[in-house]
Amino acid sequence: MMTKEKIADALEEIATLLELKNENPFKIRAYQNAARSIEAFGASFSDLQNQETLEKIPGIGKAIAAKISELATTGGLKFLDELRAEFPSAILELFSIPGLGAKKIKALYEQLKISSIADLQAACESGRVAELPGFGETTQTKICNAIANRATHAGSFQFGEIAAEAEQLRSELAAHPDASQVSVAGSFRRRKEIVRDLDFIVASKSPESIAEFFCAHPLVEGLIARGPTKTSVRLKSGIQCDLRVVSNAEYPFALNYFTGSKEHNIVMRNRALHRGWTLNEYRLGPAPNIEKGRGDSPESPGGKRAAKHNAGRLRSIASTIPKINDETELYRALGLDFIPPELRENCGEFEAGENGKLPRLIELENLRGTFHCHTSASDGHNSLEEMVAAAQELGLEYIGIADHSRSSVQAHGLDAARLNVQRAQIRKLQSTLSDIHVFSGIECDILRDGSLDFDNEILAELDFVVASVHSTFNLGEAEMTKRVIRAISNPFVTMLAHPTGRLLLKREGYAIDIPAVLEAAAETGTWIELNAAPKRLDLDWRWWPLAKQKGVRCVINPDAHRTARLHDLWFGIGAARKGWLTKEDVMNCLPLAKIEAALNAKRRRQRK
DNA sequence: GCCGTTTTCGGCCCGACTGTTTTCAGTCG
Repeated sequence: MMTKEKIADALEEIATLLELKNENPFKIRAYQNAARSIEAFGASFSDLQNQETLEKIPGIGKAIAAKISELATTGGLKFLDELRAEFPSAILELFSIPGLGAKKIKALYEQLKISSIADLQAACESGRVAELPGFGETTQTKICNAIANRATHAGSFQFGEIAAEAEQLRSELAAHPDASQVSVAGSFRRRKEIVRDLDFIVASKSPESIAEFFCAHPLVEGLIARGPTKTSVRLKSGIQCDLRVVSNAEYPFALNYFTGSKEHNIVMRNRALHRGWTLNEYRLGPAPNIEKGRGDSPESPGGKRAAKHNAGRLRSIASTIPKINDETELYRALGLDFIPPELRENCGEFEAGENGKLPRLIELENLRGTFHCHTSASDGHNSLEEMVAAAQELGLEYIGIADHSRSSVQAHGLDAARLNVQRAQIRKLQSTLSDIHVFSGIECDILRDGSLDFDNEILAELDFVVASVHSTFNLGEAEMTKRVIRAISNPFVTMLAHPTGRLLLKREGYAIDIPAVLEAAAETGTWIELNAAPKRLDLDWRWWPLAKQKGVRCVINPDAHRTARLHDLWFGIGAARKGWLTKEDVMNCLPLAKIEAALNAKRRRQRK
């Protein structure tokens, strides 16, 4: 099954192989851009086969559209196979060594016949690498160390894995007497579900002392690079962490630049250029000499006249470069409302920011309650009472308990009798509580054929039902889609949990036609869960604009298996914000007085 | 290979750091 992730991987691989062939760098970038575009695109499987649809995606033209379509239709790509045949297959693993890029790998391959990490290690140990032109003793030692650390340091991190470390470093940097402004930038600030490194931006008059403090921090395992403005370290968790210290005046520009995304920054720079300015990580300045990089030849009289005319115009504009004190003023100067970091993916934020159409994104404080929490009755680690008390402590007005159903044997799923016992327990507990309401529900397995683990008579007794797939992940897309749609067509299913079943960095989601599921959810009035557990964040933020457009309601659930994990709601809020969601889109922003009617709406509607 | 508010040709973001050089290429973000 060809997914857009696999297609993006194939395009990346083409780019890498073209680099090894010393191809035109812009052609290489075109493949890399296309890979990113296809990943950001909310595509169904049939879209990936359709060349016309593909060509409408920015960054994808005729040639790449044809290749994607070939991949999606046939599962293979002749062009890629031919490229692969030109190099030993293991050579690609050399790119995972930091410091090695296409040029160096090519040199190693051509001069020392190195085509795998094992070859490279042997060559380093025998000292042959240091003898190559452009290499040296230091490089050779670094490669040796990189190979040794590869297993532990390679990689990506779930946002939730590194959030606590990032916050600790941020707050301790902020407490430093020489730091006037401090922020985490990068994909972390944009709340990406996967983070590869952490970027800290600090405004200070004494960069030396900040960098020193940073390097000596107890979370730091080792130094990677140290310069006057940029310092890179490796944290004990294995994540790379970059620090940039700038002046107060430079801070908004550095913060903006290093927050990204790269795609967002390119548009920002272009908007600056159109106003006669140039934007970089330090300042908004006058645009460089316009004759450079212009198509007109200086000899042609027309070109000269045009250039002269423009130079005059640009100078007069450039003289009015506005003073920028913070990011809001930077966006204002470029004709935009402030764009929240979560939206900076070049997925429509510029159009909205130009026209006052940016949504007021949901915030953690908007959540009034939550559903889909487990207790020790199934596979949770805390009792019903403990979970409810933890929810109370968070200030929630209501919590929905949804333990596993009987088919989830591995999770100690409840049968009808045990479910009855739990319902009685909840009633009893409720009679002792006044400031929180406990809803009694179930996380009901969707069986292979799309039927549910309990009869409607049992489901009807509950306040709500979460339906989820926990078994038989390997169905074809059509069958899986049919299965899930059948399940959510049941009038007693209130919401669909983690719609793709993915586990970030561990397991791909199962094959399922999300647009079709969203369509069915809108039709049946079924809520779609944004599972807030950082290993899931499912449904993915990229789908929510489409869901919203179809009128699908979101519910942000922690899927908490212990009290501490109720805090995962915060990760869910990050993903919801990336998905352009407002509090009006998310059901559990409703107060208790309104949520009960909302829970019953689907049952009532379908009874008519 | 993609793209277009002077262009269907000629651009394509650009600065920092490292290690190798002795003025710069490669890598990275």
